[in-house]
Amino acid sequence: MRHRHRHPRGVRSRRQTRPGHWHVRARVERFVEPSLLLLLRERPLHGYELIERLPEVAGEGRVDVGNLYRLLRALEAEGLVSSEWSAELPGPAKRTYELTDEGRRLLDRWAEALRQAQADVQGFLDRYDQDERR
Amino acid sequence: MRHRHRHPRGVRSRRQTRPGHWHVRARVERFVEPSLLLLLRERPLHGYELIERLPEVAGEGRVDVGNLYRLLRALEAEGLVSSEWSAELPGPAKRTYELTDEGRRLLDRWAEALRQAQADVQGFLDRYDQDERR
DNA sequence: TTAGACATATGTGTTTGACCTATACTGGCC
DNA sequence: GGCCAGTATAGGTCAAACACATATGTCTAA
Repeated sequence: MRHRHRHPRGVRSRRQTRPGHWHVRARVERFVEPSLLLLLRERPLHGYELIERLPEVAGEGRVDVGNLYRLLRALEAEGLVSSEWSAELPGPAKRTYELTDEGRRLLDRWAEALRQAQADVQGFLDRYDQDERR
Repeated sequence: MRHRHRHPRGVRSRRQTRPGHWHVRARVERFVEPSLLLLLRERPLHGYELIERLPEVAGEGRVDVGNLYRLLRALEAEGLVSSEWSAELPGPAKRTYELTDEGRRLLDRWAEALRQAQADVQGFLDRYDQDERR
């Protein structure tokens, strides 16, 4: 792939878009990973299907397509999913992914970790609500 | 500050520590920021006190001290907190931070965003529990 | 025959967080 | 008076995660 030099990208500071307006997004780190595993637990899917369905579990505006395919291959390299080209299906070549036992175990651990995160955030929100009068 | 070259850091792959054992931590991105704002809403504090109290709201094992002081100064540069050296207090020089109105508004937006995140994760967990039999 | 949806992929910059080192003041102990 | 541990703030550096951009091929319907 060829690339030419580009001009410096739009300079918005770390999280400020325009003065006095910050971009606040509270997201769970690497949430797409467990989301993919969860979708694949239900049935094997190929990448493009995963992209379409991801918002159902991971919320809106989460996925960068390029990173998603990269992640899928990383998961495969780690033995969490397996894949094969599906020649039978019509249309362009699709790689269909399936969850492995290892992947299933990791999903379970993610679920556990996510419950913990829920608890932490709940603690925050309780404390926030407690003194909202201030 | 002087630094010599160090050898490449401990090579653990992206998330794998030892074969078949992954490090799973579900955390909200930049959760320390709202945590600091929340603590400062309650009363002005200096950095070291914030470090001590942070686990109360942000959960265990979250804070890197260096990053925390950096973050505090970033927040100040953005007008979300203000600070001054507290000469009166005994011991080493302390910089006491206070929440600004702007910071208070940002905290409110964080709370909102965190509730949304709670909902997203809850959606995930519901779907996870739904078919746990698989 | 071509435009657009489908499908997979790579290149690369930016942000966040982990880990490490540096510095200085204070109080208690020997 | 020298040393050490605890208090307090801060900078350097790097890798992972994420955002943004581009490349490339197939197939269908107009």
